[in-house]
Amino acid sequence: MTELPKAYIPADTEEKWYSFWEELRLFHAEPNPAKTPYAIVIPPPNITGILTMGHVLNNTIQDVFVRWNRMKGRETLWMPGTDHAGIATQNVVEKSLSRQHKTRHDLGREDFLKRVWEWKKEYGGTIIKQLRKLGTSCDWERERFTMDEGLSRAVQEIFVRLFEKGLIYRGKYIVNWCPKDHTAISDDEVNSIDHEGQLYYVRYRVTNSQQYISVATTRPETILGDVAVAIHPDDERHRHLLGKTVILPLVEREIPIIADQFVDPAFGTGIVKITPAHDPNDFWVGQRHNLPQINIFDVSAKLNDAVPQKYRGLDRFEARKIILKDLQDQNGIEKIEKHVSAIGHCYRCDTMIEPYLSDQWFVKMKPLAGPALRVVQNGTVRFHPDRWVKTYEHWMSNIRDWCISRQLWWGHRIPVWYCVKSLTNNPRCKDPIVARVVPTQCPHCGSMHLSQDEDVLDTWFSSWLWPFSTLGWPKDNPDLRYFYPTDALVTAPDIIFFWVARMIMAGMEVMGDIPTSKGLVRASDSELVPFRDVYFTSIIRDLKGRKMSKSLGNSPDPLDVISEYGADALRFTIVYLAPLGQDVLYSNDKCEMGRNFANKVWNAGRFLLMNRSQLGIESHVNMSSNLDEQHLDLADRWILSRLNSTIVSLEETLGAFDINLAAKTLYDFIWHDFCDWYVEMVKGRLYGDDADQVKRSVLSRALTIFDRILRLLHPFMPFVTEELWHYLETRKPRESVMVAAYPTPDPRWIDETVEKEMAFVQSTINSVRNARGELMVPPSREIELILHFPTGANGDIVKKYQNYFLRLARVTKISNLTGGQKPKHAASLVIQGGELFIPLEGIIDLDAERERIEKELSRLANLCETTERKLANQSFTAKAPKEIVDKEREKLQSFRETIEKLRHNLERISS
RNA sequence: GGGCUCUUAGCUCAGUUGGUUAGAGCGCUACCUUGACAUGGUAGAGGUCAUAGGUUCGAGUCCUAUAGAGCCCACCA
Repeated sequence: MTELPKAYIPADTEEKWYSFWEELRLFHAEPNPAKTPYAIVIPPPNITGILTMGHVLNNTIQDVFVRWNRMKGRETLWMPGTDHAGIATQNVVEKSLSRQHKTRHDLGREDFLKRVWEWKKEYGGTIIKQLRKLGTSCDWERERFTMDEGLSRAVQEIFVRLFEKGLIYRGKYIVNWCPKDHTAISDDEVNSIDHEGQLYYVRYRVTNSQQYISVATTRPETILGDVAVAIHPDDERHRHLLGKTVILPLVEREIPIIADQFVDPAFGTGIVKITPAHDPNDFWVGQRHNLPQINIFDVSAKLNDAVPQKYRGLDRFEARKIILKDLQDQNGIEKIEKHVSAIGHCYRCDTMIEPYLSDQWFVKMKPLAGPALRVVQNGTVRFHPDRWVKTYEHWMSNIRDWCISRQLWWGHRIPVWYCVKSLTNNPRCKDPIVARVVPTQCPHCGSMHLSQDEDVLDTWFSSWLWPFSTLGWPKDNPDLRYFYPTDALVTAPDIIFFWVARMIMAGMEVMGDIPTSKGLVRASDSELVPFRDVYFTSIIRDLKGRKMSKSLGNSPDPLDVISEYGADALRFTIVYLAPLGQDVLYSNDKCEMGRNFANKVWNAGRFLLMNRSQLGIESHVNMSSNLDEQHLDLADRWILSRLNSTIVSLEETLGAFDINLAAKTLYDFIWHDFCDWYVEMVKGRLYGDDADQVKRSVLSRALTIFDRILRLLHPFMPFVTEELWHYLETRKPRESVMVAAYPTPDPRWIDETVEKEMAFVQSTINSVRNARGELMVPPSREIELILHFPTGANGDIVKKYQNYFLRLARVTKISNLTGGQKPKHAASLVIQGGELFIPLEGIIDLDAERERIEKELSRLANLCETTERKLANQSFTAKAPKEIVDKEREKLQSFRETIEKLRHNLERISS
């Protein structure tokens, strides 16, 4: 065999094995009745996106579950794909157009879309390429895109279905308008940010009088669109105003004073201006009172022709300044107060959103929310951590209709057509034509002149179908029957409403008529839901606790991290750092932990392989399990016990989505049990006097255990494990650890007695090492141990395993105390069941030894005291369980014995 | 305004249903290039578990309040 490099070099393996896996089509899944399916759909990244640390965490977690289940023998599908990201993508392409001093309107809709598709072809796959570097085992043969043909059909289908059920409607409402993107966005796409502004008290003159009333507003520029002022109906202070009118300043329009419950008498002056076209509250007040709606803005939030000449064309912030000045000039402002209010911002471009009156399409959400709320409350869909259930419940119970139309070009065109003659002919021609296939004529007047709705659908209107549209819905087909419902969804909690909730709603709504793999039509909640478990990942922050963001420049490029530390290192570190449901503070140098661990595993393998070639063991010998041999010694039995309890605990933690605990469990087992102790113990036997045949059997066993380790670790660190596994399995060059069976626990090997015995050996060795360190005995100095175990048992253990003590405690000789005379010039150690002496004639500093013993004595005295106090408490002995009390008694006993021995030793060296 | 989360070693964090002497990684100190690994080994220093009450034989863990940090939701202009 070739020599393994001294350190693990990730770059040498990652590319190689990823291609190998793809070549063998190991990522690919097909319906297989003989196996249980396991499926995860990827949260489709935006085609405009580049890989972030958030993606790394999210996709590593998915890959761990996917690889784990695949190795456990399930037919495992990880469905990948990308999202067309309406606004984001359109913005990117428009930006590149603007460099040529062009707008999308210069190109026209068709040409512009052609451009976007070209852009997508060129750059849209970037993030997918990056994901592969991470080692994600997605079924790339199935990669989907939210605007590919199949998914577009799904979007059309659900639109038509919901429309036919009366759940989709069109209307003129106040929506959140982004003046930069020139489109409506949904309520969820608005970020409220507290804004320190002013509250202006503006004077309105009561018609035909010299009386003024004062109206408080944060947005004086909207005065131009006022159609009334309102008071609370029970507000005694202002009741006399009812029925009167006021003259709108600057505009000199006469508007009524009305009463409405919505007014808060305690705010401002208790009188509020009503601007139905530019405030959601005012909109509904206007509806109740049949008020006109005066839209004063254009799509860019610049004042339009509805306002006096001098203000036209001003943008809203400019207008505010000028209007304030004009008001002040005519003494129209009573006072100005500081005021903090929450102002909505576009989640894409951060522009202040403008409440804007326009024709939009909406989905009625209440009917969809019911079933979706139920399946989370009854546990059909489980959230991890489950506290998100509360958040979900709150949102679902207060859900509002979803504005799904967007005034963009890039997206799914709304499948609605209008008869061009709608205004002149049959009044029914006004009805929109909603159809699955492009209609050729108006069903009412037969006109061939139809035009399609100009708008496209919200991007989320395609993502909410993702778990089944990627499997071929609406067409009934084997994939959909077999893989739906999927198993886990792994996503960031910030899209719980955008995406998670809506997917559950969509699944519950449309999957009822698709048969299951058993042929039955889906009826129960558990067959309808899109997934059973939702894992909400941590949010990755920088060391100062700030969210990673492009603008802060605190977002490391995962590809740089991969090339510096390796994909395995990054994967392991991020998973190890990110506890379920808690944010994580990350910096690149933390990946040293993962890198060091990969290197540790590498070198453990390197050690075993070097010895294998030295002992001339054929590579294929080691995999035949030779665990049943009679001649297992402490190290073997112990590591097997530890291995099997590790497997048990991995099953538990991964099963409970405690993935970082699983990572810790593996880390501790591999590093501290396997490397620190077991391998060191194996050395003793490999370099001892045993016959080669014995050594071969020892090493084969070690290799077998190492094989199990590689399998256990593979879901977390796929590359280094695959590389090492192939060194082990040279006979099977076309096989892969990624489809090797995941080890199952064998409880017969979990042996408490062995673990206890080993614990004694470890603590005894530790004591010797400790004494050596504290007494400053140089490593070069050879020491011996003199045992004094009057009662036998533990002394026998030391003798039985003396070869381990020789090596691990760096001792040259072990003998029994003879003649009852304890050596004076020696370090003394009190251990369970006896004492050890380390003769250090000529080297021991008796003062140092005294100090060491005294320190130990005082520590024990403290322990002794607390234990005594506990046991003296009668309610403790009476009420605590017997085992606990007994344990305390044993402790006390052992503390006392130790103290006594330590005192003797202290006297001895002091005399 | 409502809801949620967090506060444990210098730093970043574990700690399952309350029960041995509260752990890890990094950093720090000392020693070690001992035939896998200095991306390493051995030993060590370092904690009144935010604060105050309460429940309990027993609280880092459960309850209440307080302080601080953060997040989400909400149409008081």
